Amino acid sequence: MKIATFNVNGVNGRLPVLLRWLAEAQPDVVCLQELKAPQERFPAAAIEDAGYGATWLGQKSWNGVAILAKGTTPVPTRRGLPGEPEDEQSRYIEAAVGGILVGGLYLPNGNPAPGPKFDYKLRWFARLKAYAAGLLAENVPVVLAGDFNVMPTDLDVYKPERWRDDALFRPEVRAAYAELVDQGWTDCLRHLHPGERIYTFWDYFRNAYGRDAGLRIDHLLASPAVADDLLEAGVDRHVRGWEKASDHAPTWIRLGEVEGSAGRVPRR
DNA sequence: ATGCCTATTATTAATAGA
Repeated sequence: MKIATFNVNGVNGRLPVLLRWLAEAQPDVVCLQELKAPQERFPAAAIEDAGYGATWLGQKSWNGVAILAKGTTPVPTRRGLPGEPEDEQSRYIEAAVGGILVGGLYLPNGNPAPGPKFDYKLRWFARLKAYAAGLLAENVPVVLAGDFNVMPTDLDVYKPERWRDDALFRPEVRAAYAELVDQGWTDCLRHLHPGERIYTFWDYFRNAYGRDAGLRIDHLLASPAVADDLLEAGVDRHVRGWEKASDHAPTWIRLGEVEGSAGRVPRR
């Protein structure tokens, strides 16, 4: 089973790129972020023609998240994170697919920092941590995948000094990410590739992709049962070089075979 | 310190992204 996350940066403007990548990569589950489309303008028909069922949470102009599943329809379990009822930004969606609970998220950018947007990012992170702790307590197989807008360590930034005061790299935000992971999650890409420079985002500015001036900000976190079945993890970085590309590249993990629809049977 | 580039929305300029 292959689970991917892809910040598409506009699901309609980027539809040819998305369909081309789906056909090539054949992921079983995809979390999309930055749909930049209201609920009624999600291209469900084109995605269904490509062989994927979908559940999505749109928003006019910005944000927006979706979960796609190959050959089936994801079973929705949640829209939005608890903890701030007045929050109207579409940044979290969750569904059950193939015996795994998949949470797709788009964490706030938070710039400029300090300021109200940074405060919102920290509050959103706190809500995510509270909710994620509850998921772990339920002992179900879970993957939290998305654009976390955090570079966890210096290894995840082409030039750390340049980013020290940025909302994606400030100590508070890195601490929040570390605390989340320390609940018992596995950062799949880093776990399978320790010490390796891995980027998932390259700015449109200054030929960032050509210079490989990238950031690792798209992450897949696995609960313990899922982590036990982790086989592979990678970034489809060539997609960033395509015509009309998103500034993010698809990031994915491959898991061992799911043993039946009730869930996975742990190895050992 | 700022713009660069790219998108959306609404009217050619503003806002957001990271």
